Amino acid sequence: MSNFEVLFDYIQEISGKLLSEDDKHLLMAHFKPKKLRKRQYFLQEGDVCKYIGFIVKGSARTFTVDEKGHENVLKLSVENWWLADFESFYLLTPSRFNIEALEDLEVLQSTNAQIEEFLKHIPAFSAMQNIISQNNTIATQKRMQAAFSYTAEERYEDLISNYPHFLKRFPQNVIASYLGLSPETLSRIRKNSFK
Amino acid sequence: MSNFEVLFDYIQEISGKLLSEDDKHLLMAHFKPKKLRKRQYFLQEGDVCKYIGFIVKGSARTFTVDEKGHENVLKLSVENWWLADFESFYLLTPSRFNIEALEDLEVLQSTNAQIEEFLKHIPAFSAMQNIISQNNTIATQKRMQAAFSYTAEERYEDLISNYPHFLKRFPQNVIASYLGLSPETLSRIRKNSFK
DNA sequence: ACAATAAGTTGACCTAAGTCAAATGTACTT
DNA sequence: AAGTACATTTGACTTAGGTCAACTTATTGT
Repeated sequence: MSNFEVLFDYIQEISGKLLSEDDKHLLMAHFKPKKLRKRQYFLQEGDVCKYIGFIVKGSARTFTVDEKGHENVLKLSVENWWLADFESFYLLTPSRFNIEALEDLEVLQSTNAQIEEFLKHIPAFSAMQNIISQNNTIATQKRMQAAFSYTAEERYEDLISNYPHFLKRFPQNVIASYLGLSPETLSRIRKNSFK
Repeated sequence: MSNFEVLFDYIQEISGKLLSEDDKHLLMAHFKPKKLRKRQYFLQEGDVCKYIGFIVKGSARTFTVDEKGHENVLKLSVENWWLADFESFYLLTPSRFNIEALEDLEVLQSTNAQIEEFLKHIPAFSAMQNIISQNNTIATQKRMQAAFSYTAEERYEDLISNYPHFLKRFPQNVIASYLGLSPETLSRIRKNSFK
């Protein structure tokens, strides 16, 4: 299956609508394949996030670096997710985030201006956008609640049950940062949970 | 200014589009004014959030209650905000949240099915929805970052600079819970910051 | 295959924030 | 206006999780 077929399937499945041949040609004309090797940056702090990427293969982390050089992972992204700092992408302001490939990464990328065109002309695309933003609203609300009202251990258990594959796929220090923990603390939690 | 005029102004301003007379009639036919007194619930845990409300006057808090009876404020909402548990509202599942009026509250409310109609027939309404979900994505991302990488004191300073009116308007224990702090800790932070 | 670099573990210690309890202050209700 | 129910403050104490450092185990690049 080609990269574009992955994208088409995704749009059709999420939106519940079919893409016409014209729709597909429009998408193929304006999404550009891009490959990044592990450790390469999709976005660097201070730059404007000019592209949004649809992940066909691989994974990435979105993180900030605070004054003390402490890295803070906000998001982990895998296949069939969109990759961008949406604040920077929508508002065209410099980003406070870095987005780095955790594994070799293949994306299909496009610009803000192009996305506006897709939304105007492709019904399945705008239906998709609505559903994604609903899902996003829901997911972030859950994560907020978890951050505030769960203990470190509960957040880890929660991750295990919701995204078990994350644990296999990402290094433990990345998972720790994603959970808002130091690597040492996560190491200890794991040790205890084997009893 | 009538309640509906507040809503019309809001939609037009956010969307950057004008509402036709027909649009306005459609909205007036399907948004129902509703008043709640302070302490009354807009939504109770376990119920499906059947209505979305546009706040014309007053304020509300969205919170959960954990096993220990500990309340956890996730959102504070004031005039010109939408009030709902979007997860429950979109998916029609029972809500894990409570929404309670903090001050006497006037909303214009409508149902999921009606909102779908508005989105279909009123261009300004769907433009508004897109912009709101963009803003929402951005705001939640910021709040997530604050929750993970700021200290209690920094989160309080942040609130002061972003929403100074919240401090005047809401009781301190509500603010504390919103910041993910015990009331005692917030009291101490405030004491220290007067030096 | 072998340094070299990074990731994970473990122990000792520290600190921010939570908990409990008592005292004071404020605001609804009748 | 008095009385009851909340809010806030303060102090004493506890605890979850962070920090620093030493060590072990994996990855990575040449």
